[in-house]
Amino acid sequence: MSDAATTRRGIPEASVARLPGYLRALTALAGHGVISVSSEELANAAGVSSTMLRKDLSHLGSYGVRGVGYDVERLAAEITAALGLTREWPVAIVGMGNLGRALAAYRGFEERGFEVVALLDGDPRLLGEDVAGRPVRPMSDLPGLVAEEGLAIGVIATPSSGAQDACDRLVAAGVRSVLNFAPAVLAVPDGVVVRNVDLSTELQILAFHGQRVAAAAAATTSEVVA
Amino acid sequence: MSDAATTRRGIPEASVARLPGYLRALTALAGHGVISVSSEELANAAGVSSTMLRKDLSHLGSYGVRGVGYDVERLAAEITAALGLTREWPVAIVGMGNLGRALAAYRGFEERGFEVVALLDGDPRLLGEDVAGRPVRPMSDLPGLVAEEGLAIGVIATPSSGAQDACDRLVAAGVRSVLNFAPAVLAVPDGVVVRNVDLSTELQILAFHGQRVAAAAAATTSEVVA
DNA sequence: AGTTGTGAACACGTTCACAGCC
DNA sequence: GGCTGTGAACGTGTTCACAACT
Repeated sequence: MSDAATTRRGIPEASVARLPGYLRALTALAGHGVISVSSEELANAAGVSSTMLRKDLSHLGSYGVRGVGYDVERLAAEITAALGLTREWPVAIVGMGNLGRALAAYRGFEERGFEVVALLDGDPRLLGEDVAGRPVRPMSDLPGLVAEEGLAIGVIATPSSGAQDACDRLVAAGVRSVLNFAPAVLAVPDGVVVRNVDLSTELQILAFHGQRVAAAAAATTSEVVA
Repeated sequence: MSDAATTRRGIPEASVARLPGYLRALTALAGHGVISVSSEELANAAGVSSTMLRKDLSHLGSYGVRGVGYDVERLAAEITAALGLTREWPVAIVGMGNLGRALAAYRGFEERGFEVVALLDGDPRLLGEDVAGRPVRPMSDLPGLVAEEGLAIGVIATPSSGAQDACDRLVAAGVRSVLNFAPAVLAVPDGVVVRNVDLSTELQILAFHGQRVAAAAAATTSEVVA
């Protein structure tokens, strides 16, 4: 047990971030009836190099067969276990604006082992409103959701002005994992993990790259002119 | 000019990814009437260390004053230029499901220099439907959007089954930057930049961390028991 | 005195090259 | 023969320590 625990503790963050991609590829392969897969094939399906895939998998343990490859079902089960997806994870979405409503209507959560147990908003005017078949509930319901439903993950879809407050209330209620869609930096105590997803940031990074190709094209043109 | 181009080319990817955060923090400071800021203060606002902030900014040039700090407006202008945000970037959103509609209704694009020039869907039944004040247009409009509107960035919000096709059509029309929300690995030719944003992946990474704290708590308990 | 800018040291992540095994 | 698993080499990214400057 200490061996497995040590191994698990030791998975590098960068590897963990790729495991969901491998799991997705394996699930697709299993759906097509594929029984066994080589690191080269699986790596292609997941968009990484086969060396990196094997290095990542080596952190989980030794589940391949040399000269043959990996058993699809087995490897999917091992990754599922490593990610902690053998149980359902209750999720609450905070902030019922456009984005929050879209997330509430998204069917992908349940498919992958996450259960949306509540939709919350701090605005009393929205309370009780029906969103995707669920009522909007007040922030004061949070402690009860943690105690009774085992709420573990909070999704923040508020405007950036309300994000820190939403986060503080999630943390105060006992939530340790937060997915933040608001363009704001959240301060949290040690032991709480925040992941940020920001649309504008992504577009700005793409703008940087777009500008690079525009600049390169302009340089080529002026060289031709010169 | 070659000096600026060389400098610009040399910005590490990790730094580029943080520049939008600095810009956001600077914009907030400017809005509060702040004229000058130290690396320590700005770093706190952006959620990074002051050393990292200074190292990142050093890739852009030397815009601070030793013993004093940075001029807020000036630095914001420099980062804006480095990211290529001195021009507007036309964006098209492909896929008018829940997520696509939420993105279409999102007001944050325009605020940050991106203009949504078209909403597209491959399903003929949606054509012409009004979404957030704009008509849904067919994929065949793409070449014209690139030629006439300068469309540069494509946002893919289709189901994963349609993502590669949507991407292929964007690339064929001349789009070089793609923001992909579909849980799929996109194959693109050299010179095309794809950034992926996947909800399920993020939640699964959080599940991994949530499981770690659960496992640690269990270990502590059994130690106490033992 | 105070703060920036940066070379050097360090840590982390990826790729290479090949030993180990079926 | 073929494919996995992994130590070593390499490269990128972060932090340290301090020189440079106002």
